[in-house]
Amino acid sequence: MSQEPDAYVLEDQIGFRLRLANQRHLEIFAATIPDVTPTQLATLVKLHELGMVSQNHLGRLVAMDAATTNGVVTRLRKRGLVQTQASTNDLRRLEVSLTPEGADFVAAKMAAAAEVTAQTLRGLSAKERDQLMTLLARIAEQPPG
Amino acid sequence: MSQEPDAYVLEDQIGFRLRLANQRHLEIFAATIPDVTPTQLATLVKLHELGMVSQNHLGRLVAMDAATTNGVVTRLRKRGLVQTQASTNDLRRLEVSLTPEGADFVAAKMAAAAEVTAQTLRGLSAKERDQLMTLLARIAEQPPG
DNA sequence: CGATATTTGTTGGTATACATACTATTATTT
DNA sequence: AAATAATAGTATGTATACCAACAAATATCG
Repeated sequence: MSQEPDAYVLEDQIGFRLRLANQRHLEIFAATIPDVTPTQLATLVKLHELGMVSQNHLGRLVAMDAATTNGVVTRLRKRGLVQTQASTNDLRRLEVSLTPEGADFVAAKMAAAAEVTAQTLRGLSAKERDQLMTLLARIAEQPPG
Repeated sequence: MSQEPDAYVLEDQIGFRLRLANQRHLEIFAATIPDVTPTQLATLVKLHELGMVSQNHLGRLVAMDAATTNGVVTRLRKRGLVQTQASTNDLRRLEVSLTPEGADFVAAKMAAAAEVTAQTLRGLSAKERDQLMTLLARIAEQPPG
């Protein structure tokens, strides 16, 4: 009648729950900001914050690897939201920055982006939101090994 | 000197933190169980629990859409961990089940799978783990709208 | 019963996401 | 200064993950 105390229940694993929570978040994001992906908006927001950044550095700030960053920047460039230019100091570097259209886009989506977070967390009290954010950060910051 | 009270800080958005926490978890998973992906193991565990399930139903249980499920099952079948057969009751259905090799595989990986969860949560107290799991579930279960 | 709707599975397309391998360029070390 | 390291970016391949469109089979409804 009772379950094994150390049974492996898929639904109780942190990875499964992270995936479900993320699915819910992506659903809210897509419904609120359908014209861009979370990764793309994160990239645009970072550029809005910093101005001109090299492509790999930008990727690190948004937590994407170099290959992923390449794809994201390429797509944003094709949509005219971002522009790239070779660095004069370091010939390896590709400097990325917002176009005027990209800057307008970010400005126009800021409120909606905040709303996505609010919607995702709307079932939680202020204290619970803080707890969740803190606990997630502690998982992420945990050193490997 | 002080920041705008409602500034949109990328690093403080729930979506960004979920993504980072998930990255850390995937890193631990890949280091602990390199021969299969989290989604594949989840699928195998579900089959181990239920025996024979139709492909779409299986996908629902593991929280994958039909197209994703198709790919996962195909890959597991090609590796000999899973087998499929047409249903006799319902000709639309494809019944999926573990092969003997698949059953052995799941049995052999159970402890490691539990270890992945433990490793991911290792910086948190027992109480904090419960809190995190509960808060993630509440985000995921939140009804759309 | 017959028309309609739903469900199941497949296919094609797009977008992360990561590994690996590779070139070009810059830094570091000897 | 020359050899070696490290870094930046690109390209390829694999694996989720989701959407939309489609065909076949089953359910439901008038």
